Amino acid sequence: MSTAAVGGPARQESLRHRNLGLVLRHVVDAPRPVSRADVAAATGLTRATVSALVDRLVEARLLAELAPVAAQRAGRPAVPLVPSGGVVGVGLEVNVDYLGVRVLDLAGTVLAEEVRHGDFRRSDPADVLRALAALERDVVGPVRAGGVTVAGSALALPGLVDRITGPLRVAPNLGWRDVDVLALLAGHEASDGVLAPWLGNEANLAARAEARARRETGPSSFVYVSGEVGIGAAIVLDGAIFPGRHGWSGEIGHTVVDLAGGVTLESLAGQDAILARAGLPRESPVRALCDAADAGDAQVLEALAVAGRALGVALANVVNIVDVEEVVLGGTHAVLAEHLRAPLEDALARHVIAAPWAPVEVVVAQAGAFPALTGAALAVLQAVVDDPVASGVAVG
Amino acid sequence: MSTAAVGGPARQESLRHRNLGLVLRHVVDAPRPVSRADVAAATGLTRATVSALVDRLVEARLLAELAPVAAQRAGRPAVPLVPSGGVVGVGLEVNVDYLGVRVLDLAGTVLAEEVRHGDFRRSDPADVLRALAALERDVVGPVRAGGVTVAGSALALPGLVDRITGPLRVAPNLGWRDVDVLALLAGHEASDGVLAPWLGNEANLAARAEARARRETGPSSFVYVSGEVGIGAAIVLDGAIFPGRHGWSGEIGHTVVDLAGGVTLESLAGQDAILARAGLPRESPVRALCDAADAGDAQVLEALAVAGRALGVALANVVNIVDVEEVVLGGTHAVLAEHLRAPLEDALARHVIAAPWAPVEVVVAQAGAFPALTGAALAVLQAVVDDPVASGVAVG
DNA sequence: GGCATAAGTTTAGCCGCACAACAAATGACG
DNA sequence: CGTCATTTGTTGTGCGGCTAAACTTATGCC
Repeated sequence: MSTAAVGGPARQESLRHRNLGLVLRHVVDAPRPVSRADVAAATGLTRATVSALVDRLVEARLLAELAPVAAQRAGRPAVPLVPSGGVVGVGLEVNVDYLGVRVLDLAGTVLAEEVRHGDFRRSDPADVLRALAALERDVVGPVRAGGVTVAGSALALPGLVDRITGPLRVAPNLGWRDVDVLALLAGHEASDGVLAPWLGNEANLAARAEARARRETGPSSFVYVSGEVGIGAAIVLDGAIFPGRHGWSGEIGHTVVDLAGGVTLESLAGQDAILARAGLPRESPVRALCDAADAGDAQVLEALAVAGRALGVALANVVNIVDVEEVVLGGTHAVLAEHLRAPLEDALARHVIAAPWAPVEVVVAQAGAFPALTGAALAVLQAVVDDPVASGVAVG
Repeated sequence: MSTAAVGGPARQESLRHRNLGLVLRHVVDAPRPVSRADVAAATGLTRATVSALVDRLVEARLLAELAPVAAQRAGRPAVPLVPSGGVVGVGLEVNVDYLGVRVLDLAGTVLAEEVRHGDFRRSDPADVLRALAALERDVVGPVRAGGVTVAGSALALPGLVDRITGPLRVAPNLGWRDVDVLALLAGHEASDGVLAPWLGNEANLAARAEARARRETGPSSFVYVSGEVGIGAAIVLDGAIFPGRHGWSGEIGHTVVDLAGGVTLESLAGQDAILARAGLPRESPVRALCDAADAGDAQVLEALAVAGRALGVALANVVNIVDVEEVVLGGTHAVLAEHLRAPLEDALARHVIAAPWAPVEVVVAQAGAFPALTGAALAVLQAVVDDPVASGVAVG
């Protein structure tokens, strides 16, 4: 989902493109405003070069200068640079029980958002996508009227999406199969003049938001578990999403954890499965499981133990295969985290072959509500940061 | 294991480094000699630039010019360029029942090799590495005396090696644990003036050889299964090895395929396990299994069916997690391929969620004998190709 | 022997970065 | 209050590396 050109010949332009991205990334990733001199010191470029690059980025409205504020030391005061609000990315999502739109600027600030709840199991793709297109118009319209540039949009879907622009192959919990999402969307918003959105898997995009949220706090190679109605996962390595060949990585829901019975992970650790085994009605909120477990309900505790062990074995397989350092629990599994932790950590310690030298940490997601919406918007913004020129925002 | 610098600022030099690599890669990867003009057309660089770059590569003895041969058309005849034999990589391997050294030049030609058989289960690391160092001296010495430049060496080990230079954590089938391989090797060959070898996992390096062997024939994203005494695997994406965070990816041998019993893949599909279940003595060659299966021995067929099904389920998990297109069977599993194929393909078709749109092919490895030796040498050579300057072979 | 064709080289020009000198804006200090 | 040290940002100057276009070299064809 990244646009960094790696194949072709390197021309003079390439230098500039790369260094524009380098400088922009530095300012965007910094926790506080930085000066041109700071960027120069951190990147290894000279102040002169950084100045020239920053000037272009400011002109492209990707960066903005704040008023110089006198530091507490000698020397000319620095001009603080911040990501400008002039360029935004739009995140879209269709999921089983809601659809939403979220607009983020380069600083990661939410400029506008709207989430509409509903039940989209066995829904008609055309209807749902029409509603999404309308919602996007409502949310993005006012932002655009404010004069900002929309760099693009990305749509998160709970299923197999063929890399970036291809069709949606299957979304089991929506009941969708072989849907040409882009064609349906284009029919409804062609007049808008907006670029077609990129398409991505919900877990992959949510993991992107999580990677950003965890940027400061620790190692950024982890498996992100997205427990919604199904169980998805995504692999993050050094802060970058690992998409796989077609963009279909991380499909752990159908992992077989019991050879004899052909039992899958989802049938032991999926939301519906846990509720059923716990003897609670299918419509119960996940919190009900926690409450019953805290109250000591034996059947519920047993269901959670089974789920935790199954999840642990499946995740141990993942860690053995891709070698990451952490497991991040998101979605419903984040809510249940403290009740799943013991069997999960036990299974990881037992079955991960590298555990004695690199223990696998289990942590709870911290990307906030609807992380896939944030991640989708971030995917667009990351493409801008990676190569501001190729993404069409900055001038050569 | 690649040396392509991606973090820092792009200077003028970076252009040259990158384009040197681009040109060199093109000549090395081409199936037949190519001209400067061919390279220019293929890379998008101008003939002038390619000429300047090629001149440097020839001077560094990475490329060589052949005598111009008149083509069957008008125009000045082209000067054919080929990878020179002037720079070589050395592959080393210690495995359960042999150790070896192989010397490859950039064209992939084996210039020298030696494999010494033995039984290294529960061996003393110091003894074995002393023998390896001696073998390396014997094999590499004459080559070096011929005037070629040794770009470096890499050592394949059947265990967990901490990325590139770290210690060997554990090699179960050698009985080694927390061995500082580099220190032991340095003690025996310091006088040689050779660079310390890179260290790598046997399956990962064998997969590298396989990726090169399959370069022409098809898609180059696959799981490589390395069935020796244990079962290792490696993931290849677009021709590049996927090492994981510490270099420990692909450890599928301990995949749990039966939750209730905690049964691992190795105990169902490992060489020793299949022989035991088939009722054959532990020392039997793998061919004996094929012969017995062809003769219709029911117990042997059953053992192979069990192994194939277990392997299929484990590999389906891998494919679901990392999304690759093919399964390549290497080592002992290559020999057994035709007897494992049916249950394997069945399990893959059943459990890989993306199978309806992208069926997973099962193919047999074609990298030849001792692929890890080849792969280790290729790892060194690939670093040279990726950045001839950084690897110290070409001049600025 | 001219002519078309293609490979490789030479020359001029431009782009982008480093380097160094310089201008600008502040705190420290007598 | 003035000078100096200090740091930021800008302005030339030079050089490396690529492109573009003209030129040279070497062949086949008529």
